[in-house]
Amino acid sequence: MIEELQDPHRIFFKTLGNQKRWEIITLLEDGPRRATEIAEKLGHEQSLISHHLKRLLMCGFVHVQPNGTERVYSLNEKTIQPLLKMVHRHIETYCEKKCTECGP
Amino acid sequence: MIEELQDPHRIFFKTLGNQKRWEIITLLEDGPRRATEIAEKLGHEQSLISHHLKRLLMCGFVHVQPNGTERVYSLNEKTIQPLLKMVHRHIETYCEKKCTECGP
DNA sequence: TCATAATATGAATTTTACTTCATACTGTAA
DNA sequence: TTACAGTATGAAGTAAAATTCATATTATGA
Repeated sequence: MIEELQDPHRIFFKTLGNQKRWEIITLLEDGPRRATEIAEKLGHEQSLISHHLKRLLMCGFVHVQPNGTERVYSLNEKTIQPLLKMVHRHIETYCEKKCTECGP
Repeated sequence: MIEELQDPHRIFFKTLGNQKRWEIITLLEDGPRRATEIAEKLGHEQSLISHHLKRLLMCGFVHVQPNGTERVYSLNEKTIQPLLKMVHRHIETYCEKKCTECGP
């Protein structure tokens, strides 16, 4: 089903390597939220958030639950939680003095 | 040392979410390699690989060992190995039918 | 010390991803 | 059955990152 053509690993990391999507993930750590609510809390346009939510959804980082005309998004904690732990550990161990230089 | 300014998480994922850098990591899974060797095996310019190696190094994903005028790069397996496992598991579980749509 | 092989660097260009905008879709209640 | 709130979408514009190219650096052996 997945071809190397699209390289899911790359997409996995690219999806997470975006500021706004990271903000969404961080917000959803406090619990599920409606799309508009996310946009408001983060102070971004509704359509921008919608684009990013689509991407997060496609990559399986969030789930969605329709509720009338609303859509309630929640975090896929099974992936996100251990991933965050791993990232923290790596950064603490290897990046204390380096990462400030390692990218824009 | 690390400020939110630079957001190390984002950089972590951005660094990994790049095709060429992923190729380098994959190659280094077979063992340490000189910079030129990497460029040759991957069929890319020396300077391009050098730029990417710098980024991987800064983010702590590879180590380097000078050897005369050469520099031998090797994988930081402590981070990369468990990370790969986690990514594979996630993709298998959540992305079988989705990730082909989830990004360019 | 000079020449050379190996690698790194900076800046300009090219490519890719993000954002905005206008609009379309989808349920629901009046 | 229409009006509306909530959300999604595509395409155009904008911003950011990757690549190339020319050149610099560095260690080494003649």
